[in-house]
Amino acid sequence: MSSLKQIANDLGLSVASVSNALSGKGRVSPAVTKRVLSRANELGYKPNAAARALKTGRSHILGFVLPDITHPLFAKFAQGIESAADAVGYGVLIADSRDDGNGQAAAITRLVQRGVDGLVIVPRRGSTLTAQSIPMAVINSQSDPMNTVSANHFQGGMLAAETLLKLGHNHFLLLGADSLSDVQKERIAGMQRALSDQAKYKTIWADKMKIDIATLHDEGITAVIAVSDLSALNIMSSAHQVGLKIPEDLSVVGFDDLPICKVISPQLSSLAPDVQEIARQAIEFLCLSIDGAEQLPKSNVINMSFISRDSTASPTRK
Amino acid sequence: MSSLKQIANDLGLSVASVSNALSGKGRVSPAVTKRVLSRANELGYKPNAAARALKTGRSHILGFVLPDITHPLFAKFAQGIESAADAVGYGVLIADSRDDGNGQAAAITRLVQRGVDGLVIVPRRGSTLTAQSIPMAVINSQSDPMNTVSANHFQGGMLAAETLLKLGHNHFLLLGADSLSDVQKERIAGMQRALSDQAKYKTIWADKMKIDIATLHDEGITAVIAVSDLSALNIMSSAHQVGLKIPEDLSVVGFDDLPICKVISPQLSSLAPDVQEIARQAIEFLCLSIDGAEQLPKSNVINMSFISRDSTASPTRK
DNA sequence: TTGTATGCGTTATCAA
DNA sequence: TTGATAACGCATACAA
Repeated sequence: MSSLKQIANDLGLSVASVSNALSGKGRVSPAVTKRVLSRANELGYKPNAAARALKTGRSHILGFVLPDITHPLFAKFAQGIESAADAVGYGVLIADSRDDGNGQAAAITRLVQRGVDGLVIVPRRGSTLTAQSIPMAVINSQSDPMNTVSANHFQGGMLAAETLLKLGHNHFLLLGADSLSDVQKERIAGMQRALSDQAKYKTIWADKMKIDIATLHDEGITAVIAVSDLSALNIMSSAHQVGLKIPEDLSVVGFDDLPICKVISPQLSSLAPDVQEIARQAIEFLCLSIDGAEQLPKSNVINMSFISRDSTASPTRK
Repeated sequence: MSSLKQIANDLGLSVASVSNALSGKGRVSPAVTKRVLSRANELGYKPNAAARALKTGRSHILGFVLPDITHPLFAKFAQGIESAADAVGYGVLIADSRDDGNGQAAAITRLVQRGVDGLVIVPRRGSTLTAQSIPMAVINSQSDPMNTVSANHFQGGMLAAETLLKLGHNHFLLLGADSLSDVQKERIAGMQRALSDQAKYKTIWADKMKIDIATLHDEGITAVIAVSDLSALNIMSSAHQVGLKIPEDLSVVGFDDLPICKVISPQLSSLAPDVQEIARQAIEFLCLSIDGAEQLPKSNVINMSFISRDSTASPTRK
């Protein structure tokens, strides 16, 4: 590989001048700058990352810790984080904690040892994070005291419920999947807030109780708001199995606006988090923190938006 | 942060001895080794990654380039690669090329500049890779001359077809999604090979022609082998929409064994690639290549297995 | 404007 | 068995 020394030798200059010419920091004559630039170009010179990191103390690498990259929402975050980081000159090292508390802690220490400048963490549900020796940004939910930025799950829940209310529904199933998840609890709470005194509803956590969609429909339920697209998909296919039509007999909404929403039919309406913006803010926070900003932004929350597709409609009167 | 020098000063030793004691390479008295180890432990000493990388020329970081981490199959690979790499002491930097040819090339150069020791690449379909200056392993398909290791898509296609033949089906729909994908072409070719002279079949590429599952069923088709779980899911929901029962009226099989297979009902039968093994071999290849092995393993292909769930059954006679 | 010198933390060579 | 020292490639304070 070519190095500063290489260029300096070729041109009969000192490494310092070459370094200055390339960085534009020191004072170098235009003539020298030009020669250096052209030679660097010829050689395809790229600064050695390790040397720079050693000298400056910054690796320009971030670590991204997440519970399970196989989960489509986390994958979206990975994509967002990677592109936001790239935009400001950082690379990202991933660490899948495989949905395991020890895994999460181990992943963090591994990354720190690799010399990352900061960490973005999507914590495993129910886990508690201990403050680290390096800057970190947490993407979780409003109720997490460590939260840096996240979707506004509560508002998302409200918006879902309000949208269906406007369509004329007045008897709801609110469907949770994992009763330990703060994110899901906030979504459900938002739904309940919007619905209280406005409509009848029943909340069921699928991890605690079997759901029988046929009976629920017989009881008069015309709309299901599921806490994730995956549960929504699950309900949709069960409904199909027992002969219920969507959206004629049942409107269904999911959360997260995953790619599958568009591959199934009817296409699934969903609440979309602004992943790009969440990722951007997480990275911005991290950069500030790395650069030693005296005061950092407070925990922030980004509104979700309703993506209307074919799984929602006004209830058909009978 | 603590350093070798720190430990050396504390103990009145030279850095060299401390380094040797810690690495176990040089000859150091047991007494000194013991003192060094205990002091290092007290200080929580971790070697500085940048310094080590600078000195040794190895960053112990690999780059993983993939078309779209949002796609569930690629996410599975990301997980497999990360854990296989971790197992042999490598970290992995991700680069999502966002399904864009330029993006792919740019991602590769970015990673090289960051000083990765090698690259694992899942190429964008239809793209051609140029050999790089650093070791690389390619995960694609048998027909790619650069392929290092991949699933045996052809055998997977055959196995899918054979399994349904055994169930008694004799009229098939072979469903492709992207006619430019080598992977999909090989899967379809495998199906056709197994089916020729054994059964009737019709091959349709969904990117070229609209599919009307009701009519196809009327024509006598009782089984659909889709080239991916996503297309299978798509067909399943369309079938449900027109009142076809699965698996009574139609058996459906997908490919890749994605997590969604289990969230829908009926649960989807699928052909599973051995992602762990593919990832392991890719990493193994890369390690050999990085360590300068004189001869590297030839391109290899790993058989797929049939995961039987509820979407497949013997056809019901009428 | 340019060059010299030093150090970042580690490994490795060579003397002592 | 241990220690002094150089080198990896770069950035910077300082001298020329």
